[in-house]
Amino acid sequence: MNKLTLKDIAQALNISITTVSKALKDYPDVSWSTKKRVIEYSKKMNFKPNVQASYLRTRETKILGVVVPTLIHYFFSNVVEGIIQKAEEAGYMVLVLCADESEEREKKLVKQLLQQNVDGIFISISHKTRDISHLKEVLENQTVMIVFDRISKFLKCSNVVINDREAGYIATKHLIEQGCQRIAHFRGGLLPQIAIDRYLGYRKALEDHGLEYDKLLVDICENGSEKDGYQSAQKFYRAGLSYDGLFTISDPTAAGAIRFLHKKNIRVPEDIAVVGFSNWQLAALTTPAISTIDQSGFLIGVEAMRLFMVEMEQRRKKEEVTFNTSIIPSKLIVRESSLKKK
Amino acid sequence: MNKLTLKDIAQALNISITTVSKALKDYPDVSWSTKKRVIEYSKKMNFKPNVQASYLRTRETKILGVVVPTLIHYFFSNVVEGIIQKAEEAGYMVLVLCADESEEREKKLVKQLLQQNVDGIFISISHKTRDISHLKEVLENQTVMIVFDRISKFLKCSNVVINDREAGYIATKHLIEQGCQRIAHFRGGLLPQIAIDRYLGYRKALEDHGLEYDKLLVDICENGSEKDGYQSAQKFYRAGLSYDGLFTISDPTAAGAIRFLHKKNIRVPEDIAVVGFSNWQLAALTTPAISTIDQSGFLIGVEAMRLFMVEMEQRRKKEEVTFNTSIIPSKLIVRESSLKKK
DNA sequence: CTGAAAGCGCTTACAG
DNA sequence: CTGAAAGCGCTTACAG
Repeated sequence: MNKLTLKDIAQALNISITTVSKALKDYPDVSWSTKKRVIEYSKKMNFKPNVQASYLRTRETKILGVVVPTLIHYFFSNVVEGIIQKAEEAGYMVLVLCADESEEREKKLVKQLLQQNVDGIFISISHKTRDISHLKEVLENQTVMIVFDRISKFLKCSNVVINDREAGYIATKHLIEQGCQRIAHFRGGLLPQIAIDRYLGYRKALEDHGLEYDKLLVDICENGSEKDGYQSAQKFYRAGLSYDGLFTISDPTAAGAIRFLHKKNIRVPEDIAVVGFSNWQLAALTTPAISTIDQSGFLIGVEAMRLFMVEMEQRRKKEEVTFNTSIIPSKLIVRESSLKKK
Repeated sequence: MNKLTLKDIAQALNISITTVSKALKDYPDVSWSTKKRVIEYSKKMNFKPNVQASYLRTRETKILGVVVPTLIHYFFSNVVEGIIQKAEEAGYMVLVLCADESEEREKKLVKQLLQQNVDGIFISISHKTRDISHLKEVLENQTVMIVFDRISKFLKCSNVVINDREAGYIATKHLIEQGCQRIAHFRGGLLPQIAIDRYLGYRKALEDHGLEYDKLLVDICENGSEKDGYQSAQKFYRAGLSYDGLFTISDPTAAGAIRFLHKKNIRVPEDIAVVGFSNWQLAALTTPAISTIDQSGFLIGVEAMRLFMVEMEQRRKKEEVTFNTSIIPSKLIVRESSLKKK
């Protein structure tokens, strides 16, 4: 069974291709009876217009591209699902690509998306990316781009972010309110903006509450993994550092630290209260359940898609395009790992 | 800056469009010097051939579609990432769609993929899907389809599956070897094949080891969620059922059951040994860490993509297309929740 | 209200 | 080795 084309329909109904095309697109200058015939026949024959051919004229592919570091990650899979869900409602499909924290792959993937003529690109920039010429090319190419979570100040486009500094502040403040006096921080790498912001929030909270900042109490967990957390806790233990509160860059990091502390019979939260970050699914299921900061990846995806639609609408109307930075609120979720007082 | 076309290059170099096209595709009947000029100029000008226009002639979009119930799921995000990674190596991009366990949406999404003229469709059929006419349409349409994890016997195409029956057997056998005599099973719904198979493996293991099957010890956890597990454990507790082993349909279900048991001061594994399923990330991080069955979603994705490439190759060579069913091995991972003897 | 015709950007059988 | 021409399936400005 070969695919049906406008031509086939025109022949079958003895009218022109033009009329068939117009009828299907509900042009006002086609008679009601003709429209009806065309539409009924098309439906009966299960006609599917060829999207690639349409593109040649309309320049809209109705395809979006999203580039994330990885999908195997609670936060990012949520963002992507948020985008996919809203995209579907708006009649778009989404190409998903994983850059795996590699600048080189990110560049290659963005080029592929441009070549595919996607209508929009959603990206969370790899932590290792230094040169952003590939992203500037997207903008020069007039393709809508929405950057989320890991953004760059040097791109004129809309962004969706979490207020990581505030989140770091809230997490630390909570530990202080629980009575912690010496609060450690297992931070992310030195370069990612999110790691910097959470760290700055941590410092600000200490300062605002009259606690001294001790740089010995800060360690770097480059990958934010469970292993990282375990090792940092081990390192502190061997160094004989004493602390009664811990704020970590991620929930797995918190879980790793807790695993080490348990091994040494250090009680959580009694001896050390712990707050993680991101509200991974595992945070609610560990013992003790991990207090954390919830950043809804899903809402980020939804908001990113909304900003995309706004920009498309402005372009359609030939209005001036305005860029927005949406801040998705994050909130503290208190569980067992940080609850010192009853 | 408008997009460069073959025509622009032809004009710039004073040759025909035909020759430019051939030169770029490395046809043998173009002189070396011409080829060189064309290739150098194209590179300099950052020429990107229009894929939609090519499609009109070649009928290959180099786009694949994958339909999963949801991305926010450790197993499925792994499968999708496996597909994406191998697809990238082979020069394909992947449209990802979430059917959310709805038959209606699954039908709609598959139609969209066909309309987009994707070169292949990867799907894990929704648990709620009864009518598979939309999938038969894919095959009639001559589009390659690979079904994974949740397959249907009524589709003539390649499949990638886990041997769930064997996996259920292994999990149960392990509990028996740990000395359990009354082993409960929190199974999935009655319809999904994977739930049936794991259940049958459970029964077979009991039978092979001379343990009596007691249907009171089997409860249904329709969603395989943490809450389901908690509630089933609660139900058994209230019913006064005694058991010393538990095999659950998923790791969250196991985590939920353990949470309830802890609340009642029933020790895991000493009083009740527990084995979950799927090796979710959380399984390694709970206390006690959950013994489980590892089914590598990533490998399923990789294998699905390999089968796709095989079928494409057969079609290209006009060979007869052979359908395969690949079985990805699953393995038991023993952690604390099931380790009775030291 | 209807339709002939041009054109989107590419590929390829064919002629020279 | 090179190129004119047809055609993939659609859209739309234009003529009638």
